[in-house]
This record gives sequence, C-alpha cells and structure tokens, in this order.
Amino acid sequence: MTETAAPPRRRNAAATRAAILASARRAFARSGYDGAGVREIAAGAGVTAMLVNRYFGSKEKLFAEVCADTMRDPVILSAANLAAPDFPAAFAKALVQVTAPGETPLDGFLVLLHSASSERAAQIGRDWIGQGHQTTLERMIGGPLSRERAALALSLVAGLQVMRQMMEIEALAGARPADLEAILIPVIRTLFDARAD
Amino acid sequence: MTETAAPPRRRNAAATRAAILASARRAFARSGYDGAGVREIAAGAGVTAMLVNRYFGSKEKLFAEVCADTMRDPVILSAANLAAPDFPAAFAKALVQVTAPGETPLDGFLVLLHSASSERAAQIGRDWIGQGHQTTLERMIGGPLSRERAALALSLVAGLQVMRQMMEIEALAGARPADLEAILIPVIRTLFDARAD
DNA sequence: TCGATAAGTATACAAGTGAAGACTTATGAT
DNA sequence: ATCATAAGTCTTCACTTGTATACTTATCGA
Repeated sequence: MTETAAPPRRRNAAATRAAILASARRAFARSGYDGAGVREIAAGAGVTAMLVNRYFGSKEKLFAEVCADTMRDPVILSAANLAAPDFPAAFAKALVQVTAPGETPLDGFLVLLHSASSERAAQIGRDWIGQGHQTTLERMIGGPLSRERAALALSLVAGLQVMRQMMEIEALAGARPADLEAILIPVIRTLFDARAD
Repeated sequence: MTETAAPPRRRNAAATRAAILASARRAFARSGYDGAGVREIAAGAGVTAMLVNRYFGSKEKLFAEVCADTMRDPVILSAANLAAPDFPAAFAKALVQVTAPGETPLDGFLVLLHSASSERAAQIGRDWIGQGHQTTLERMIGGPLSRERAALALSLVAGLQVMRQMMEIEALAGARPADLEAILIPVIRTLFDARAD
C-alpha cells in the first residue's frame, strides 16, 4: 500500500521524480491543491518533503506539472471515440467509464474540481478545457449552438465526476454501468442533435 | 466594502450571529471550507475571530450550520416548479437560472463543491442530496430507473454550477439563457422519459 | 580504490491556522 | 443610579504549512 517496499531504496532520480509526481496526482485528486500537503505527497512517494521542492521548485510548480501531466490524454475524446460510427453513444459509454468511482485512473477533471478554490487551478482548468476538449467537441457536434452544446456536454462530465467520485452519491456510485449508459445514450443524442424541437 | 459602517456598532446578539452566518456563507462559497479562515469570516461580519467560536462553537459547527441554512430552500425543486404542468421544461429553466454566474443568490451546491475536499462537507452533501432533492425528484420522475435518472439530473445541476460559476467557462458563463434553455429542455425531457429507446 | 557529485535527510524557521482563557465594556432590569 | 450579565476583544498557545540551509551518504567514473 505504501509503495513497493523496494529493498534498500535505490537512488534513482528519474524514478523518484516519477514517484513524487504520481503521489502528487493522487493526493491532489483526493484532497485538492490546498488540502494536499507537501509532506503527505512526499510520504506517498516514500521520500522526504524537501525532495519535492528539490525536484519541482515549489508546491505550485508541482501542481502545474501534475495538471499538465494529467491532462495530456483526453480520455473521453480519445481517437477511438472520435472515430466511432455512433459518436453520441461512444461518448456516453466513455462518460460512464471515465467517471466510475473508486481508485480508477481518473481524469484531470477531479484534480481541478477539488482544487478550484484556488484561482491558479481554475485558470489552468479554463485553459485546458477551452483549448482542448471544448474545441474538439464543438467541431464534432457542429450545427447551431454547437459551442453551447459542447460546453453542456463537458458540464455533464464534470457533474458526473462530482457526484460519482467526489460525493459518492450512492444512486450513481453504485449504479450498474449498463443502466447509466441506457439512460445517457438518448440524452447525449438529444444534446448533440442540432434540430430545434 | 467592509460592511456597513454602522454608527457605533450596537450590541445585538441575533444580528451579529446572522452577520457571521452570512459572511461565512459567502466565504465558504468563494473559497471552500479549508480556504476560508475564521478571521476572514469574522472580518466580513465586522467582528473578531473569537466571536465566531463563541457563537458557533467551532469552525466545523459553523460550516454545518451554513450548509443546513443554505440548503433549506431547494430552489430547483421549489413548489412552483413541482406544480408546473410541464415539469421538465420548468426544471430546465430553473436549472439555467440557479446556475447563472456572478453574484447570484447561489445554491448550497457551490459551498459543497468548493469544500468537497474535506470529508465532512462530502458527508453533509450526501445527506442533503439523498434525503432531500434525490427523493423528491425521483418521485416526480417515476418509472424504471427513476433513481438513477434523478441522480443524473442532479449531476447536471452540479456540472453546470461547476462550469458556469466555479470555472467560469466562457461558453456557458457568457451564453444567453434562452439558448441554454432551448438546448436543455429537450435534453431534460429525454432524461425524464422512462420509455426505453 | 577513492573521492566528486548527485541523492536524500534532518533541523529549523517564519507565517498562518483554529482555538482558549482572561479581560473589558455596553446593556437593561431593578 | 447601579450592578449583574451578556457581548465583544486581546493576547496567547499549540499546531501545521511551505520552504531554506546545512548535513549525510550512496553511486560511479577515474
């Protein structure tokens, strides 16, 4: 649980750096920027607090790196999903998967949501969403109000992550994925459908 | 800016208590549980930090009271909306209104979302959602998977609040309410519709 | 084999946190 | 008018936070 109890802990800069980054990612996703302490992050990587600053300069720089790292892979808008014949259905399925509760390989959203109190995190989130997902999704949807539709879809991602992973609402955290998909597929289809009702 | 410079600040327990509660609500909604300091809250009410503890026992108890206070009125599931002939449309409109960005009279969700790092806040949120909104909404929807549908609707509320008020995503924060309603009404209708596709 | 160098640790500090006890002063019933 | 009581403040404490300096020790090329 506390990192592989490697024999006598070999010295290895790259590995240690990666371990700190991974621990920080976990800690930030769990407790947010303010909530996660440098000592806690360090302990999660099996090192001393000072090493964190030696490698990353400061907690804020570490956070920025975690954000950049976490958001490199879009997950929901992966190539496979973008190429899917039935895009809304693929989006809905990815949505259910990505927001699955527990120790899942979580999206960068969680880090942002938990840290959004601090203006720094909010700014990073805005940039990432605006330049990345928002634009791609908007292009996939097309038609009138595609900008708003894309943003609303991302809102749904955020909302599900909040309810399933942060608050762990039983009705969603414990729901059968198939049920959620069954509900969400027509919903997403409606959301992406540009025809006025 | 620093509170109405009332003459010589009359002594009034009830008023002071209310002022602290209001200031705390603002501070928690802005910075979250950990982010808001007792001194900051006290300053916002024009009193000393100690008075906060004298009136509420501790920061945690104050937070609990703010939560209870903020969530007394359901806003989205108000009586007017529950009685509306076209419930999905009413829900969608209320959704757009409640999540409007800026200094709006915000729902308790914001407080929770910003504070969700701390387990205490998450627990309060779970209880409030589970015992309040979730049940009411579930009953309004009815049919199969109404439980999941209700939770998904609340997820949408949370997501919109996150994107419009916390992250202030331009595509949503700056969107025309009418446009959002136009998109959301059919979406909510689909979400509440129990017919299998 | 042997140090130069990088990897990692220990100790400490300044700032900020929530909270406690002792203090002062306005208020209002007598 | 007076004084018990509640309203409010001052000072302080114990603790945690992020960070800096100085120290120890493993590693690896010569």
